[in-house]
Formats: sequence, structure tokens, C-alpha cells
Amino acid sequence: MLSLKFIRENKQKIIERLAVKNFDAKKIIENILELDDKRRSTQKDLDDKQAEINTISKEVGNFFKLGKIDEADIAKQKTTELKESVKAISQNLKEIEHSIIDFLVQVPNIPHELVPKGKAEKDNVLVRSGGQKPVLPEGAVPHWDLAKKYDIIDFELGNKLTGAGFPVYKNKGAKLQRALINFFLDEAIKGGYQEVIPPLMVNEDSAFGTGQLPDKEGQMYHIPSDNYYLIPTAEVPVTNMYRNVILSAEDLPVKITAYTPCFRREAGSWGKDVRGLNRLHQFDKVEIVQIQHPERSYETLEKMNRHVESLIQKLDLPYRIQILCGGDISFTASLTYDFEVFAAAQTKWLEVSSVSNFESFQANRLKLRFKEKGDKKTRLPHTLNGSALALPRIIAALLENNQTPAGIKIPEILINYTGFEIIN
RNA sequence: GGAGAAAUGGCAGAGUGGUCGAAUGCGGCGGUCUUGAAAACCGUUGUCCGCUUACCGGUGGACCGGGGGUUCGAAUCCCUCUUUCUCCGCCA
Repeated sequence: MLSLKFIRENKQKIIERLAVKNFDAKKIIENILELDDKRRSTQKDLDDKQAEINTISKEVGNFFKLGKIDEADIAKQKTTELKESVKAISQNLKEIEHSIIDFLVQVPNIPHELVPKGKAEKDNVLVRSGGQKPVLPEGAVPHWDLAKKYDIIDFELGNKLTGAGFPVYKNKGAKLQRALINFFLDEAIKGGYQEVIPPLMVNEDSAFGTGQLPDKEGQMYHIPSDNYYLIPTAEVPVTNMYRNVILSAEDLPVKITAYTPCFRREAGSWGKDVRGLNRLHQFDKVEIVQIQHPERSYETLEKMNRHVESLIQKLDLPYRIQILCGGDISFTASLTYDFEVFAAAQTKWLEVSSVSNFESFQANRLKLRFKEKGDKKTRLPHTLNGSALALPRIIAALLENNQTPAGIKIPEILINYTGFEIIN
């Protein structure tokens, strides 16, 4: 959510920049500014009346003390009228504030200068790539066939238990899952991130805080009896730990990592894109989150990129990194790097991480602030997050790329974690 | 799930209708003293929204768990929700 002050001061710039996200902001910004004017004059009106009531009330007190009952009664009557208008005005103010919020939450974050114009995936910009695409042996097959052949992931069984998109990991498949989680967490901790295990369900306030609500509730599983939402990513509980918090500048950067399962309804996604592990309703992910000083957030974004890249390199997977274009970047992000690994049997690039700087967009919504030492005013810090990494597609690529006639070879770095070198 | 108690500033903890944004202590910040530090002493110490201001600042309003009510006036009284604690019950 952009702050009102920012909108007031940067109207033209916002409209121009949001065009990159293919969002026509002119009308909505004008609505917001108009409402904001109304809000301020209403506020002033209310404050003045309130002040008058306060003055009179004090007088009444004094009259009573002096035994001047008649004067007190006269003063009392004056407030009756005022009180009624205060009630009406504050009701009005509340309504204005609500409609401002209603509009504000519809305005996307301003894209960074690096974000290219574009409509869809094909307009994303390649930053760099690495690793070697493997030459697969004769008769190589996609991961869903390998999963069945070696009995490590059971899609049908998950179907029976729950439904499509909820696989059961078995045997070495389950072990590999744990190995990756531990590897990713250990690397994050080495990188200075503090590990947390957050709740997997959040309340409405949290879902609003990170921008899942309003509007995107269709993407989350909802528990109506308690009004909780299953988290679509650890970003939600982790970032919300700092909702309504004032940090001091020395606390920055805050670096948190968390492993959690993630739950996504993925309403409306069907077809061959979703085969096997490519798209699931429940999957595991290690997330990294940082809260950083506005002047250093882009350095931090770069560091997070390097962290994610190093994980993929250590797993020896072919990858590429892209900057998302205006049409592909999320509502809340200023700049996003997508990391894709190449799954050689499907001959497909699979997104395994997306690392974003939200600048102050989330912080404003969360009421997350920080204060410079000796400074009276609070400021909004920048928030960033990234997957490091999402498991299923990493597993898909590992299985497909490392298949040999003898079995699937485990990357060197993981052997300490799995305890085996090959799935056969 | 049942019974009772409670929720106040960064923390601890006073405050039961006006002079309370709120005593006191701790912590934090600034200073005096000291070669330096500690101790002691002095000062200072929240958030949000307006108005004003070149700046320092000044000024109005709101906030004592959330929401509503009573009253000229609410941290204080009433209703309601939430949370926490104690006891009982159940239980991984």
C-alpha cells in the first residue's frame, strides 16, 4: 500500500510509473486525493468541535466547584448540540477513511526503473544464466515417471487421501525432501538468517498485512469456523511478526529464515503445466526475509540473489535469472528476480525462486517502522523476501537431470544430508 | 469445556468520574563529576491524525487490550468481544 503522503507528493510520477505495470492509475489517484482533501477538512472540523467540548467540560467542572449550578446547566446544554454534530462528523470521517483504504489497496506498488515494459513472461529480461544442461541417456523420462519407477513420490495415493496436488513422498523421496530442507536452512543460517518456525495458519489481520487480503482470498485455503487462513508462503507469518512494530535503525537489517509447507488453491490452473511436481496445492519451501534500511535495500536484494544463486549452483543445476517485466511482476513488488532451473526431460524451465524488493509498500501496510538514533520521526523500512528454495521443482529437476541407467545420482553436497548417493 | 481474576507507556507497577498522556521504579538518551569507567546527582523520554512553521518549534485532536454505551466530562462506571493467569476437567 502506498502512503497517502507519497501519493499527495508524487501524483504524476505514480501515474507514469504504474503504466509500466499496465495499470491506469489516473482516475483512482484522483479519487484518493479528493477523498484525502475531504478527510483533512473533516478532521479539522471534528477536532475543533471536540476542542470546544473539552473547554466547556472544564468550565462545567469549575462551576460545580464554585457552586454555580445555574451556569453549569447552561454550559451543559451547549454541549448537547455539539455532541450530536461530533457524532455525525466522526461517522462521516470513518466512512471517508474506509473508502480511502478501499482505493489505496487497489493501487499496485511502483515498479523500479529496471522493470521493463511488457505484457507477459516472454518480455522478462535475462540477467544471467549458469550451469550445464545435461545430456540425458537414451530413454530418459520426466520426473513423474521416475517417481513411480523408484517409488519415491506417490501422486495417486495423495489423490486418495486428499486430492490432486497433494503428493505423498515415500522412501528415499521423503528422505530427499528432508535433506533439501535441512541443506537450505543450514545455508540460510550460515548466511546470517535467524531461523523461526511460524504458525501455518494466520488470522485476517496477517493476511491483510502482507496483501493476500482483500482480493486474493481465492488463492488461500480458509478455515471458516475460526476465520484462519492456511499460509500460501512463510512470508505471511514471518513478515507479520513485524506488524505494528517500531525498530531502531541499529536493528537493521532483520534477517529471518523459515521452513514451512505452503498451501495454495491455485484456482484456475489446469493442464499439462501442472503435471507431477510442477504445480501443487501443498509444497515445502524455505523462505528468506529481510527488513532493511531504505538506502541499503537494493544492495540487500543483490545479496539475496547471490544467496539463492549459490544454492542452485551447489546443487549443480542449470539455471537462469530474469527480471520480471511490468506484466509479470506482482502487485506488491518493486523489483523481482525469478530463478528458473532447467528440467531436462520435460525440456522446461521451472521457476524455483522469486526474490523481491517491496520497498516500503508492505511496511506501510504492516505499520512497520524504524527510527534513526536521535530522530523523532519514524520512517518506513524496506522489506524483501525470496524463496531459498521451493522444493518440488528442485526435486523435479534433480530427478530428471541426474537420471542414469543405474539410478538417480544425488548431488555431492546433499549426500551428507541424505545418507545415500543414488536412488535406485 | 466449567469457575474465578486480570489486561495501563520499552519493562515493572500506581491510579475507581474532572486538575491524568497518566505517579514511582527500572531501562534508554543527554549532562555534571572522573585520566577513563562505575556510583551519585541533574535533565529528558510514546504513537497516530490535523493546523502552523524556511528550520528549531508551536498548537488542536485521538490513543490506558478491541468495539459499543452512560455522562457536561471516562484509564476509572455499564455492555460486549478478545487475550492472559489461577483452579477444575479433557488431552498430543
